[in-house]
Amino acid sequence: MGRAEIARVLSLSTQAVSNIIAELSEDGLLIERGHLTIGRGMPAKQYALNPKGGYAFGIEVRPDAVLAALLNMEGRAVMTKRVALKKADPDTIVNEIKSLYHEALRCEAGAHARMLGAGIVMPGPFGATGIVGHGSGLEGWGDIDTNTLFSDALGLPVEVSNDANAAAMAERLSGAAQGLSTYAYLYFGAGLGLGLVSGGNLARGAFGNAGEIGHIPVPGCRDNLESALSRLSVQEHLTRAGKRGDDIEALAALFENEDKDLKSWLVPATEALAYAVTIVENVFDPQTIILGGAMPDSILDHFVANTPLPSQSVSNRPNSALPRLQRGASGRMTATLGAAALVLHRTLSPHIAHAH
Amino acid sequence: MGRAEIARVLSLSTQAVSNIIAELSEDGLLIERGHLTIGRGMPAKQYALNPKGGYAFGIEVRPDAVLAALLNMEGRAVMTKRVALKKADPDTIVNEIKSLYHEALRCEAGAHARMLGAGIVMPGPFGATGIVGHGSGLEGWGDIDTNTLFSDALGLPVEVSNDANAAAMAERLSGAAQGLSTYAYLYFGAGLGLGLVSGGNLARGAFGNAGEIGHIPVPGCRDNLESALSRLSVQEHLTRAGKRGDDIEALAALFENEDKDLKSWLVPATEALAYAVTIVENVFDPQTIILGGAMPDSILDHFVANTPLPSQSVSNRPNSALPRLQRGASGRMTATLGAAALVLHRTLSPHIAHAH
DNA sequence: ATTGATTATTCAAATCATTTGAGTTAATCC
DNA sequence: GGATTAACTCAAATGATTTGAATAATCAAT
Repeated sequence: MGRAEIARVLSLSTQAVSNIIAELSEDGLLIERGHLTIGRGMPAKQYALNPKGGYAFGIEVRPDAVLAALLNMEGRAVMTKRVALKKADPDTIVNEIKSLYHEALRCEAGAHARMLGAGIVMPGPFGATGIVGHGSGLEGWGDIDTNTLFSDALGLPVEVSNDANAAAMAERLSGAAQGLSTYAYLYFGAGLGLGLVSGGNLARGAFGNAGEIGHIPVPGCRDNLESALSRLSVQEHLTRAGKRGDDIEALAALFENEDKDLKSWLVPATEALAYAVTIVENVFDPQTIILGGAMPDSILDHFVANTPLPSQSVSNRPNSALPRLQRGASGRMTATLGAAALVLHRTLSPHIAHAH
Repeated sequence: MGRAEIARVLSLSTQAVSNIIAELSEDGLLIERGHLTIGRGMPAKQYALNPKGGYAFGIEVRPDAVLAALLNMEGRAVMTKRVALKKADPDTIVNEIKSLYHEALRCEAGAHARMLGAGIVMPGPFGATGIVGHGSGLEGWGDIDTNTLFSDALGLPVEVSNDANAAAMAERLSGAAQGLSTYAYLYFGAGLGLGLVSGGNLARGAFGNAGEIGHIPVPGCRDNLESALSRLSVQEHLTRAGKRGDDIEALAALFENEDKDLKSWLVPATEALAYAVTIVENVFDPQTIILGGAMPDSILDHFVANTPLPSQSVSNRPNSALPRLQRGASGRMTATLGAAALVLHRTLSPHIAHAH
């Protein structure tokens, strides 16, 4: 944008914008992008964020692996890596993360001086400081203040979050949710997660556990939503049929071949998804629901095309510009990229700082 | 608070606070409250909001009545009134509201000059501008921009919202949610509503329809939540038994007498409530869930005491200072007072203004 | 009773982001 | 080729806030 346009959008004087631009340019956060002529008048010098003006490091901690990504200011991945692990105790994880961080810094000259922070995705549930209770799959993390642990290890400010929240923010930075302020993101991880963005901000819940929609029991049957609709559920279903579905490529191949065992999982999964959509639409009234995570595009597209959306919903709006359900980012790195996106979001979004 | 204490909390200099206090006192928004001595040092002159420094007008529009309330800056009701109606078309409503507004102004000298705005509670569902679709019980409101209609009629800035959201904000202003930033409010209106407050702000949804939890179908049976858990449902249940339960006092009397027909409604209602709590806790992870609305205290207390809370929930926190479920404001005026509370919240809460 | 420590407050001057007003530059329109 | 339009810069003014020095009112120790 040019100075005058920025001034109009922000309700500032052009002079103020000039001053601020001078300061940001000085700091290397902006780059010039030539002059834009529209009709009469002096052509406006265009400015954009300098992609190399800042970097965010994203980490995903899982019981069997650690994933890392380095994002530049534009939100593009400069480096990604996955390391398989045998143990996932805090010491092992912290050492692995340190080494991944240094590897990332070596990939990109100048990143060290411009590192904005680290985003960390972990399985919940979270307590006041760290992980509490069971079900996370991570052992030995009970009494640990994860925030302090990671920020001390990396020497960076960190944001800890769950996979669905992170993926939702990534989608806003560069994806289907660009420009949206109120939307929901249904995330296929091991279970089924939900990221809620309201007014441009994540609704994390009191302890960061918002969005555990997979845990909701389906009354009548004795199961919960994620027992029908998750990576774990499709994996178990295929294992019972003597097939393997433990990675995204395998699932994509089965779907491609119209595998009948995968199909027999898809039918009840689609029903469960319809119910999840009903809950999200009625409780949250989003502009749209985005489907993403550790699934192949083809299966996500199948869900988008075949989920029977409830007609008795406040989201059933005629003439809406947005689809009620759409596909977002998919693949193995979704949550990891989202972890770094949390940092970019914190950096780029205006917010009221809570002093302490 | 005193100047120095305010300065510490806000991370401002005491001088800045002094300047601001001088300005606010000049405008009549503050009152002095004597001097507070704590140990050594000069006693601090105490300041508080002047209750007469501002007023908010709240209106609740229903198919059969209009309710109004005038709140002072402290959140206390200075005037409340209920007017029964035969018709609820826009003309009738606007005229009634105008006359109620002038009546309210006559109750409180100086209120006119210090009126901050009006909050309006209406049954949804809301579209881009006004009420859309059916189910609201209001006829003839289809193509009306409610915001403009009311703000033109009263000459005030207005906030339109649903009953549950309004009640949730009232609870924060003066009730069980004081000091909480992330909580949910289950509201008994005609149906069952949900107000979500996240980080101190209402999650209204893209079109203001967030919180229609009553519309969620209970899989298995063919009904939705509010067919088991709402004013309408208890009324119909009692009518079938040949009894009347169409106002709060009647319900309170039946509960007092341990009426067996009311009891036979309470059992499945409690089950439905347990399911609603499960959904809210897992999707939203609130600090607490507050139960309120158009029900007698005794029945709300019964729900709080007898609802089987799911143990498999992220909200099942040992050593939590807050109960998972508690009673909030109840009675006929809850949503009306909440409507006015929306205005006080907008006035008193720091937020980023979105220029236009 | 006196002195010193502690805390709250005011006064005056300095700072800094932003606005205002006047002038400059570079394009299109006629 | 002059009029018009829009973007931008320079210099001075504005206004909220901070800084630093001084004053006021209390408690605690002597």
